[in-house]
Amino acid sequence: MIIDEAMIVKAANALSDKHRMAILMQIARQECSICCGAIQDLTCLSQPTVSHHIKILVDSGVLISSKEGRNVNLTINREMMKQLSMFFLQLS
Amino acid sequence: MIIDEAMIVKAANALSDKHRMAILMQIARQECSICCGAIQDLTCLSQPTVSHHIKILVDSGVLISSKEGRNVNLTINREMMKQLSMFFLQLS
DNA sequence: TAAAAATATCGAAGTTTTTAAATAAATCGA
DNA sequence: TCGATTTATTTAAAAACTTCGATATTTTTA
Repeated sequence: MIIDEAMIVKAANALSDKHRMAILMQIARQECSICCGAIQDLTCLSQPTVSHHIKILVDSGVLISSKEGRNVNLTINREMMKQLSMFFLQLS
Repeated sequence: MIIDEAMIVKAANALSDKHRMAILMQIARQECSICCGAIQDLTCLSQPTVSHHIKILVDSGVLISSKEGRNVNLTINREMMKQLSMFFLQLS
C-alpha cells in the first residue's frame, strides 16, 4: 500500500472530529467487527449523523466496511494505521 | 509527555489541511529551524493566512515556535510526532 | 527617533462542516 | 407479501473554517 500526503491529510481530517475519534476507539476496543447501530448506541448523535461520520471514516480509509444482510460491519483498517504510524515515525 | 484522545484530535485537525501539511513537510525537510517569512515564500497564501495556519500548528503541539528578534523560528515537535506514531501503531 | 521588516490581530466574505428531521432503500422475519 | 429493522440520502439551518485586506505590534537599523 502506497500512501501519499493527500491521503494522510484525508485520514487526519477523518480523525479531526471528537465523535469520529470516539467511533474509531470504540471499534478498536471491540474483539470482532461492529455494526452501525451498535455504534450509534454509544454516541449522543442521531442515526443520520452517525451514518455521515462513518462514511467519512470509510472514505478516508480509516475504517473498512462490509455489508452483511441489512447490517454494515466495521473494522479498523490496520494497514492504514500502520502507514500513519510510519509517517509520524519518520517525522520524529 | 502524556497525550490523550483530545490532543490527538487537535493534532489531526492541524494536519487536516493541505497547506498546513505542506508547511509541516517543508519544515521537516529543513536542516535547522525556519521562520514564518521563509514559509510564506513557499506557499501561495497571504501573510495573515500563513500566520493563522502556523498558529494552529503551534497551538496543537505539532510545531514548536521560538521568537528570535523579530523572527519566529519553527521546528517540528518530534516528541509529538513520536506520540502520534505510537498511537497509530497501537491501532495497527 | 523614524523608517523598515517580521509577525499578529481584526473584521468580513465566502465556503465547508456538522447536525437532525424527513424520507428512501434494502433486507429480514412472520 | 407486509411490517419491522438497518442504513443511506436529501434538505436545510447553524456553526466553524479559510482567506485576505487593513491595521497593529514588536524589533531592528539607519
